[in-house]
Amino acid sequence: MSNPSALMPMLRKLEYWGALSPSDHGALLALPHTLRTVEARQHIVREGSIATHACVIRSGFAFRYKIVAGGARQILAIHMSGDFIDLQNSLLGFADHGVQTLTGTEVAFIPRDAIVKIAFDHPTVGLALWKDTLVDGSVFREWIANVGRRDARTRLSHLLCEFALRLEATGVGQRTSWELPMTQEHLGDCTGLTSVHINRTLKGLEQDELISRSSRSVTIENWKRLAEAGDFDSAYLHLGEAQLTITQ
Amino acid sequence: MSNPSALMPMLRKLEYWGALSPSDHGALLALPHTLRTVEARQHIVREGSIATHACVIRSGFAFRYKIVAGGARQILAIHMSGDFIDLQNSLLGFADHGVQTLTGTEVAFIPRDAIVKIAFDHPTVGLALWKDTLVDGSVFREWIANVGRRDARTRLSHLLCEFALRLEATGVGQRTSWELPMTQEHLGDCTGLTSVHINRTLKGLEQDELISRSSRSVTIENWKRLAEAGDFDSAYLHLGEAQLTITQ
DNA sequence: CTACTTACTTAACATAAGTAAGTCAGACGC
DNA sequence: GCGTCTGACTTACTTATGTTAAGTAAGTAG
Repeated sequence: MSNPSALMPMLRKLEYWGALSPSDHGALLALPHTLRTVEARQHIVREGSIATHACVIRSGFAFRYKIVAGGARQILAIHMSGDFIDLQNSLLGFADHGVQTLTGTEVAFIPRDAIVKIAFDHPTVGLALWKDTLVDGSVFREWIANVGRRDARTRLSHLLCEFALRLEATGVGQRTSWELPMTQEHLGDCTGLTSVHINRTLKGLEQDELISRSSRSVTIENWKRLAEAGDFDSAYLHLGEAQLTITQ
Repeated sequence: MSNPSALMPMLRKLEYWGALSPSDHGALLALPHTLRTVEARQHIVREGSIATHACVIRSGFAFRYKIVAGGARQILAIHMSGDFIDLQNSLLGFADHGVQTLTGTEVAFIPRDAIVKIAFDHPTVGLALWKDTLVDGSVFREWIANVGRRDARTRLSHLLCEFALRLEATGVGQRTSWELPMTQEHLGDCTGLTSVHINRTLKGLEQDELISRSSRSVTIENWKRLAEAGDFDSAYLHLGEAQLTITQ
């Protein structure tokens, strides 16, 4: 058990789906949980393991992934502060994919049963959690389309746009300039490309002055053109007016 | 309103997650719904539309898709009898993807509010619905990995294996021999390939005697080898023992 | 029976992205 | 101060898959 505010980022995110009553608030903050600080590049969940806890990210970055025959890795989603990860794994009983940190990350572990209980004792919270998992699905669908039917430049631009908007909505950074918490290999594993080709493609975006970079920091020089290049329409993120309400 | 048994396939599927009480049964079958018969190749839901109803497939086949810049289509999922589609679209308010039929299909439309109500009045049903959306997500994740990190032959074999197992679990067909309800172009749009390359790849699988075909009917000649070729592990489908209990 | 359409098939050719094999710079341990 | 490591970056070369184009077969409408 630890500082209850570890669940605040999650609470804010759920509140997007509708006002929560004081009782809902109380129940959410009273959720039993264990806060752990995990170093960069560590596993939070291993594929195939039995999951009894769900986790919420308090700070830092993590990703979900699968390994295919031959050993290649596909990254399925990037997660940041407030994200509820692993509800899938814990509710369905076993982990059909792994979760690993990118940076040092604070993770709150919540027992599965406590989540099911709050969902049905507090229907407003339950519905918000349900919608949260549906948005998760929406992002997965966009990624299928991204990887399946777009070329390298479009894929990468799309990924950068998604990352930028989510950073902003989470209140962790600005839309146009931030520190990339991942290597070019990670970017490749997100987009189904090799790190070599990511390098080429990043260089291309830079030459065309859509972005600029120095070491890991990325600046979007022209949001409109990058969004066009990435065939990016933020609707699938279901952020709504979240940028305004959450970032303050 | 129409024949209540239109919801039976859904009920069986939900029951997989745990016994439902007589009261749960009653409430499910009493869900208000409209049954419509939709011809092959028709839209059930258009991308961008406002969704107020969710739908359940009683018979036939449908698919979800997105169109990317340039007009290419990516199929996101194939659906069959008992599948709950469009919960995403209706709960989140608008359709971030379209749904179209492959064959003639009977679809039951259920008002969104009725679904939310039953989920919280009958927590067992609500939990089953929630898990159903989580399995949906699990399949999306596998598709991301399939399209992102596998070659054409592996992708296609994987898709055929998935289709076979789900047909069997749904009780609509056998695992080893069935009628493909889609064209090679559809197969391409599932896997992020062109129909030309699907044709080449199917031919390859046939030459290697993993499958055989005549017109649209597919026979899996060697399940084990096809599953190997497709890097296929059915765990992500979360069918459990469903093959046994549902197909009877 | 004929025209029309749609899906499947094959071939020749083009290219986006992968592979292999490096160099180089910065970070880290000792 | 010297190895070791990791990640960024290049280059030369290869290949899986896309593109274009044609031809065939089957189904349907008139």
